[in-house]
Amino acid sequence: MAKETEMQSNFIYTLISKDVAEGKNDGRVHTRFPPEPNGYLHIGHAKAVLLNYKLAKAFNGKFNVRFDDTNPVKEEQEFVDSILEDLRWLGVDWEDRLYYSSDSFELKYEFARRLIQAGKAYVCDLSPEEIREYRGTLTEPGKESPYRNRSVEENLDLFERMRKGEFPNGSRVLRAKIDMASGNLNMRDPVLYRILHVEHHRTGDTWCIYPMYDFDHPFTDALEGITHSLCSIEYTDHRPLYDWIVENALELMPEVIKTRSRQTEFARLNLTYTVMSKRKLRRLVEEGYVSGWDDPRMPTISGLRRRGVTPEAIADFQEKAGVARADSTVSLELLEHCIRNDLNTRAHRVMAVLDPLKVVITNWPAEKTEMLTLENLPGNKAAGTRQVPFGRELYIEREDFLENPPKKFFRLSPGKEVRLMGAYIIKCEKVIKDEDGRVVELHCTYDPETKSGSDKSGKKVKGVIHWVAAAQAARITVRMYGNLFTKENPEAEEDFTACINPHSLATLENVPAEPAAASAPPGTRFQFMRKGYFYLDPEDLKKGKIVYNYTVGLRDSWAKMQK
RNA sequence: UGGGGUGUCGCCAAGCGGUAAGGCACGGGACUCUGACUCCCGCAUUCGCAGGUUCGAAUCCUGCCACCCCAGCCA
Repeated sequence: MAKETEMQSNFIYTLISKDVAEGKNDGRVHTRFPPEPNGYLHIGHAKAVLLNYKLAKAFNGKFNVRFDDTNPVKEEQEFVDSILEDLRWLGVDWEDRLYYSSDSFELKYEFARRLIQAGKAYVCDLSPEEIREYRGTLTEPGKESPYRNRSVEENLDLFERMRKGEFPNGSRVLRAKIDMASGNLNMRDPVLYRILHVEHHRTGDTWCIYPMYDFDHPFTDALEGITHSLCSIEYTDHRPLYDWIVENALELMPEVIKTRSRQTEFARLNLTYTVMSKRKLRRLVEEGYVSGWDDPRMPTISGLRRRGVTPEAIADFQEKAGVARADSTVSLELLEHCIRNDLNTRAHRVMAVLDPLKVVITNWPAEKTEMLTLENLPGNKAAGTRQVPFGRELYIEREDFLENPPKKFFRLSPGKEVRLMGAYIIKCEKVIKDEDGRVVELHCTYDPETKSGSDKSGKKVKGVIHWVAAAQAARITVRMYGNLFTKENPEAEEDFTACINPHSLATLENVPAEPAAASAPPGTRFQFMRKGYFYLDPEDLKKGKIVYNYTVGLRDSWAKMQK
């Protein structure tokens, strides 16, 4: 039986528990993640990967990774590499079981031969257009191919010659002989093999006929001993064919096929304010709406990684979003919650002022710099402390000062006091404006009795704001990201590019930050106090530029109150 | 009378005949040198609709409605 597990109850978990209890497959649980190497992984794939992986773990089973590389026209090594990198980053472990469908092309060829010998498959000479016509429609049955009743000998001969390359692309296919009148179109003599004179990224020019998914997938699952083959809802209609293949493989290839693998479908993940289809993601990249597959605004694994999201947050999200069969769209807020939740306990704190307003502490000596000690993770001694310089000229966030503050505004305003985080309480004495009336500088005084950690003043101020000493400030670049789309469901739009958010990226240059922000290693995640979480971009750092990507903001109940 | 699938709180989602879990969001309060975090409290007399069976139904039956998928030699 299953051990204690982090998994929330879901229908697949329940189903597997039942199978194990009944002793199916000798109580073995073996899952797999079968990506096609024709694109980058996105968070929807992460759901599938983690589900498969965690299910295997929960039942002490095994988990394979298998590239579904049966269509050399669309597949490339580049994608194999990126997928593997993303999978490793996600933290799944396939041990030594990394497979490719193409590893077993020879066995599949043999299986196809045996289907022919059993009278269950035939070579069809119909053109693609004719096959479509013969297939019938959703409401009318199809009709049988004139080649359906060829002799076993002729079929074997033709199939062998297909393999040898005697025929051009599209001239012939191998089909299963099932039922042209089935209400399920997948059962109307589905194509098993097609001729493709195309070089394969792994098998080169060894083959010019390639198996179709419906033939290859069930066979490969059974071959690998997969007990539970999870896939998305749109394959539900394929299940009868999946079973047909497995049953025949069990019967005709008993020397290698021993597992009656079963397919179970679940709903794919949709997220608000983004798109998930490979085709649309590709358009975003190719038409330059984003900088690449790893643009931090992309829902790809590489994009999320470069945004600063952690694999732990993704796993938590996957768990919290759940699994079911109903179509659903999870709100982005849940993902953001999981990211904050994770980063809150691990991202060291640092101060940076995104929209600076200069403050002069008039009673602070011009040349004096005091080093203050701040905790990296307030409340967590183990995370240590850092030194932060304090001086006469500082920057504070422009929005933290209001000349005419509304009620309940706890920050700085004329004649009012506020605490500079980790430093002193200051009082705003004078507001300096330019000729246009814009506030350009504040003159304040500090109270020496109020030093953080040794306050002897007894003052209680409600507001605490972050700041950066001007003289020692590091200058960093910050990329602020917003949702890529302005509509919750871009997929529902006539043209999804029409609702692309033109303000999804704002680059802030020369952002003053405390020195620690300039000496962090690539990939560091910080919380810029009171602003949000930020990720030190490794790609830009390689080029010598310190750029922080906005991961997610802190919740802001003040902003909410203003609405 | 094509076939298949799904409908439980704004968004996810448990529930499997015994009288509606949980998370996110939201509202209120406490705490706070992050208006963050944390902590309390609130949030479906009701489970697509209508009938029926039953002492008892979100769970069983019947009918209806809505939405999604399928006519690639893609996966």
